[in-house]
Amino acid sequence: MRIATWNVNSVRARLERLLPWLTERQPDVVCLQETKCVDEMFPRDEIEDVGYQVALSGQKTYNGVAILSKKPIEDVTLGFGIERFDGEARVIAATIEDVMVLNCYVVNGQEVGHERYDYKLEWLAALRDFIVERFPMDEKVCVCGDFNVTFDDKDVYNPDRWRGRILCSAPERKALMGLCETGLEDGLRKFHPQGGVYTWWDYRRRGFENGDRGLRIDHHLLSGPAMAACTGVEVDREARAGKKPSDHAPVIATFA
DNA sequence: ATGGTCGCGGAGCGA
Repeated sequence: MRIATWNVNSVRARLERLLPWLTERQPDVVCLQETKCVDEMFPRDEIEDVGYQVALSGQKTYNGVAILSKKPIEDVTLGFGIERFDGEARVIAATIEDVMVLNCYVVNGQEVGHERYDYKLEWLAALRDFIVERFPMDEKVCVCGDFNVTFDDKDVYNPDRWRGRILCSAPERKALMGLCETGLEDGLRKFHPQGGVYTWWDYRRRGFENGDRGLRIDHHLLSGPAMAACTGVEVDREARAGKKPSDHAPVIATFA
């Protein structure tokens, strides 16, 4: 089984990249973030026509998450079940075969010290509680998505420039490590311990085209049984190149 | 170089 995570930055704007990518790569499960549309506007028919079932938590203009799967999607839940956080469509969980999947679009946080930065840290604490309550670590668990946090400087093309800033601040990294303390492990890092592997490049400074100036903020966090079955985690850089790409590349985890 | 480019929605905000 292969499970991909991809922040598509609008599923409708990205459909001409998403559909051929699904057809060529044939991942079993795809966790999408920033779909940016209500459920009625989601291109469900087009995606079903290339062989995927769809589970959705949509929202107008901002946020929005979805799970696409070739196999039946069971036990779908939306949000944390906490009113304070569930007004933004950032969380969808489901079980596919023997894998419990949790797809997250973590709050960006704007900048360190901003109101949204504090909200981001609270949101990550709520995510940790949700994982502890709902995801038994003796099962195959895959918590993936856009976490909007780097683990450490190995995930940053220019650590000096980013030191202490949003996506790289110590409190954010502590919160990301806190998720792992529930029994999860950074899947990609196990296969790329040297770092320097990125998943997001800023449109503005043409970070992808100009010298691979990226950050790794999209992750697969895997339970022990999931990690034991995992044979690789790779970034699909081809999907970030070419015409009308998302600013994020997909990340694909393969399981035996 | 505190800039720059996207997407949404139809101006300015979020990323």
